[in-house]
Amino acid sequence: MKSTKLLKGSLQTIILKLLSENKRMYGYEICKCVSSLSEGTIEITEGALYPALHKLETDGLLSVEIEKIQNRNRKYYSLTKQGGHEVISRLEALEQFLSSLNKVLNPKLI
Amino acid sequence: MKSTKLLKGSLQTIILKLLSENKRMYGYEICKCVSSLSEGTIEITEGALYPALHKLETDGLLSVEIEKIQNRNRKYYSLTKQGGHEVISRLEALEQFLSSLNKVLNPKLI
DNA sequence: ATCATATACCTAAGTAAATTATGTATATTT
DNA sequence: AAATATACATAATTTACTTAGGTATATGAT
Repeated sequence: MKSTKLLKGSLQTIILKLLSENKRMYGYEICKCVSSLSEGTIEITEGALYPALHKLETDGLLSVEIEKIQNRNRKYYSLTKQGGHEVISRLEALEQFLSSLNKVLNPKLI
Repeated sequence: MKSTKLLKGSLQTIILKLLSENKRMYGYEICKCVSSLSEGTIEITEGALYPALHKLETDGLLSVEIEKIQNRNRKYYSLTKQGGHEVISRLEALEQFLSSLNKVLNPKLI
């Protein structure tokens, strides 16, 4: 079962987290990485990914360098200093939310 | 920290799950219940809740009965038969997604 | 008595973040 | 030669929220 339509808003956090571990990545690589890590259950569509990358760059969280590899252009993205701070707070916010969601869906029977 | 902007897509599942446990609830009660279970960290806005309830009713997952309590109208919602099936599959889909998300964000270091 | 808060419902306008459907171009595999 | 993979992109649409407003009754506080 492919997971789409679930938890809109987590894509940016996923991108930031992957970049916090890999120094630099390009878009196509991010798609493949997420697919691989999730064992094929989360497929990021390119129509979602590229606008998200542009948004994060516009917001000052990512910087970009273009490189020509085997005659094809790649755009390598890296976290900016601000992006490095942001990834921490977004991960915290996500964990907090997931914890709260869990309390609502699986309340302790006291 | 209030969790907003992280909730997209899970609201309907939350409503269905609460109704699978409580037989019948009214909108205002659902808001308070989520706030209470999440210890104030998830606040469902009425602007999100009521349209969501109407959608679930239109989709045949909820049925409604109006009752006048202390001179005020309440709309009690219950799961339909279809809603009872749907809540199971939505919870499964959500669990699956959360598991996949966890694999992406916290990969096993093998 | 009056005012604020709580209860209980609602909708409209705007926004964010996806999906779906295309498009371009090169490299590699069959 | 054709199909698939790599690598980027955008436009139109849809979904699901937020924000901001509205109506109305009941209750608690000053």
